[in-house]
Amino acid sequence: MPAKKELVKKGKGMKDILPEECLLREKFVDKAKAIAEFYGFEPIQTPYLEKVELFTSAIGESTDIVEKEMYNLKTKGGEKLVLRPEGTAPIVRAYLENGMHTKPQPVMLYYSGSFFRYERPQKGRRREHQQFGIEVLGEEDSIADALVIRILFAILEEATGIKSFSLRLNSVGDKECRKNYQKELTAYYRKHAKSLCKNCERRLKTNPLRLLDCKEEECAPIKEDAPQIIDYLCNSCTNHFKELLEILDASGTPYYLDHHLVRGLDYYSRTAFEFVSEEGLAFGGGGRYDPLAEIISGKELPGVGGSIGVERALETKLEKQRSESAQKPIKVFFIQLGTGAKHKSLYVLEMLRKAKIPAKHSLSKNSIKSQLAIASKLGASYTLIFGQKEALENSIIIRDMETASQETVNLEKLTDYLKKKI
RNA sequence: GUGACCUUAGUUUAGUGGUAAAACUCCACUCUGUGGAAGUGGUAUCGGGAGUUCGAUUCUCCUAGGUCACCCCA
Repeated sequence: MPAKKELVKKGKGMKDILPEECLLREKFVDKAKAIAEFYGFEPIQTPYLEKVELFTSAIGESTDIVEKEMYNLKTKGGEKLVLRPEGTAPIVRAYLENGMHTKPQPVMLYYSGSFFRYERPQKGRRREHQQFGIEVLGEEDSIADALVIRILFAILEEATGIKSFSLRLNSVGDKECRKNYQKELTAYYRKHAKSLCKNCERRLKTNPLRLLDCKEEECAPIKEDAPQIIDYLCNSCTNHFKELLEILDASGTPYYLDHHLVRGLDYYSRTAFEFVSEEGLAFGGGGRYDPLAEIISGKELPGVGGSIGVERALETKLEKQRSESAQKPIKVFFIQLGTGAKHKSLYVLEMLRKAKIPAKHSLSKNSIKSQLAIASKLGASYTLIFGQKEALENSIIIRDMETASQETVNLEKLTDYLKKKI
């Protein structure tokens, strides 16, 4: 008996993605890619580790993400790195660092991969999560915003199996408009400070825009009458937003205006949007981030983008698949019998692979009974039985699992024969 | 970071202050030449640690993990 030892388990908030979910995710990303590529987007991959300063400057020192949700590490050389908590800042960094301004503008990129936040896990939220996102860099016109929204909308519609979701839309203005608005909002809320919930008392001091996010009933009436940012937008921001709405209308993309929608990160400007399920859970979102490039490099570069949280978007589909416990039946199962046949079995399987005939097998089993049992459990339509006799004769038995009839064919003719059958 | 609930075999669950049971799965054998079967066997120091007790899987505390909500966010 080996000594018992406690298994080292996975870290908090981490998840093993098992085969069925892996396949679902791969399919989703493939579809999403195809849609993005149709519209001229190209793939990009940025490192999972970035210098900490990229995020502290871009996202904002006083945001939760920077203050408490980053995975920090220090290299032996003393470099301070973090696991990327979001995707936009790295891509803007990559654009600037690789001189992509020399390419035809705008530069349109898509990405998919993991992001990390050190948070308490809960439903639809883990410490490592996957996003599929797109970014349009170097374009200020609202057609870019519409393009991003339209593509994400299409992905949610066509690749996720989500029945009903809604697109919520708002404009948070530029730096100037927002400054004015925030002033008004703060002044308004100060007047009602006594009747606010505890959270809102705090928000009033730390992050006034978030006041609009409060779900407490006691704050609802106050929220209802609060000044709306839309009334504080400057002319150019108003026009930008108006044009976006016109384009969305013309493209048949339903949305509704949500004056309470704000984004958490400092670098956002103008367009802000979110995709929300019936239950109110957001599984995607994004916005315009014209100030971002200037914050991290001093250069001006307008940009707009958005992303979809892969696990959230696939949750309903995964649950459905689980409840159906649908197992895809396989066509062909290969059975070997006896050492001579076993030794030659990889040769036969290679024949099948080259003929592009998918076949399962259980090479490590020896008894024909157990192999047949596995074949029928997997729902195989045909089994190929390859025993000592067949190995010597260069033949193989094809067994129809439904009718239990079988016939022997020459090994050379096997692939042609099978192709006709399936 | 705050709060609530949970943790017994691979899985889903029972159970008791005197060291555990079922179903399904998996593996092995019966059984190297023909399937969904059957039989037999195997798989748990009851998440980890400490305390109370003659004795703790059961009671208490701590810790870790899970689930959910808040904060925040995807």
